[in-house]
Amino acid sequence: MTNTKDSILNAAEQLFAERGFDATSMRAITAAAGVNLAAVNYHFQSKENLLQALFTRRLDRLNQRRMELLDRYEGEYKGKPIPLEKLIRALIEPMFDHAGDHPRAGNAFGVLMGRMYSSPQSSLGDILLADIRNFAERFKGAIQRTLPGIAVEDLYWRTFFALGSTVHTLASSHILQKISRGLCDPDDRQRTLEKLTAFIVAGIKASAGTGKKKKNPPRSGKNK
Amino acid sequence: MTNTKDSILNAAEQLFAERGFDATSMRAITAAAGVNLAAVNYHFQSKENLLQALFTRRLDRLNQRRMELLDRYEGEYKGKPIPLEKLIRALIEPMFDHAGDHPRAGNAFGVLMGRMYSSPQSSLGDILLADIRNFAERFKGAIQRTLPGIAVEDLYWRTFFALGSTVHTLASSHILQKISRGLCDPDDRQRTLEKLTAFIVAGIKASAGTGKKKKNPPRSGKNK
DNA sequence: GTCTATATGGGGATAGAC
DNA sequence: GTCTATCCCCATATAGAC
Repeated sequence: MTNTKDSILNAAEQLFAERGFDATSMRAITAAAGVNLAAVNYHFQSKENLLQALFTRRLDRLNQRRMELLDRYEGEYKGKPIPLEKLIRALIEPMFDHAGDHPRAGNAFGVLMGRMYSSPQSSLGDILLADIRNFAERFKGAIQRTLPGIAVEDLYWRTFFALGSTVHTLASSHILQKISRGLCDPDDRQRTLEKLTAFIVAGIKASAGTGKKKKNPPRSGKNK
Repeated sequence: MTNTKDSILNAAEQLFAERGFDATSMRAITAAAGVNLAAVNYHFQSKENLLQALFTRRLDRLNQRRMELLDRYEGEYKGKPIPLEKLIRALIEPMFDHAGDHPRAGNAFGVLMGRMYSSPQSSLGDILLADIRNFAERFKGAIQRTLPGIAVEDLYWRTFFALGSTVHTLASSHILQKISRGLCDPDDRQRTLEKLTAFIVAGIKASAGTGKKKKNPPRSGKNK
């Protein structure tokens, strides 16, 4: 049904998400995938390379999905600014949407992605950075059209914070379930997205706050 | 000047933050600390145990500091609700404040803590969970006095998101520096805290949004 | 492309002298 | 408490038969 290469990718994704990259041996991966130990090096040359292949495969689709959503909204709101909530949705919803590849996989890639954002794995750093750069410029423009008053520095900070709460949700929401004693259910994807979106939208819309510029106080009344 | 035990703790903290737990060998730690390889097992029994010792040492002080700040604010605002910004400050500012222990250490523990929140390292999971439980109840009460209208579920979700953006900032702010091409400077601790606090305060104050209950629409007007 | 067998190295931990 | 020397295991990666 699936070929060797895909079996390895799927098994690796699952195990990396569960145990972390370093703690997952190639023996465990090949055993779970039902293939021979040597197959990984044959198909991917190295374990590091396997991780990269795994990410690029997913990130391509992820960004494609983000762009599709942006395209759609730009069509809907011809010319007019797109509501911030839609933009945030386009940014983060695809990150939660990786089920279905193999049954009972949950959102393994989401968890893994959340984890890897804060990993020192250097080879991935570049890939994730490139990924962010891919959509950053376009989203930046879209958000600026929606919130013309926002300072560019704040735009960067806040989008960064938004990504932070998102990847934390992806990687560690089981903690929330424990803390809240079951009151919050991270497995309810729709509700999770609602809560997260509402938080981020409000955070990004925050007024400029105390943020006095270091020097050169703005002489135009640009930001509110 | 420092004894063997502390040297090991400091070196381990630094290296774990830089390279991650698994990727840091005990040989690297003892070399950096200038002590003998066997000293780690003599003083800490195991590498896992060293990590735990490292965290409890820091977390004790961290929560002490949080409680001090809460105490102070409760004194200042006798009876009256404490502004949300103060509460958030009390929660997150101590997480950024771990420099000074050994020169040029930066905020190694902050980075490490940020990383470990999304790690599968089971032994730490319990420690971090216990840490959160330590302050969760008290902050929960304080926030509810400041925002009497907030639903408990939202309170949990949003505090969780707040923690997410915080640990992401701790662990990965170098990414932001690259993306913004230097416009955002995560080494400016005061400014970082201002931006982060403003984002979180606004996010927590968000209106209830679409969040319709799953079933059993509330018959009392409790959570307006 | 797939397998077995193995090379090669590094890891955490410990025994036992000082 | 500190050191040297070493045990023992498990990791990634590869060579070479099928």
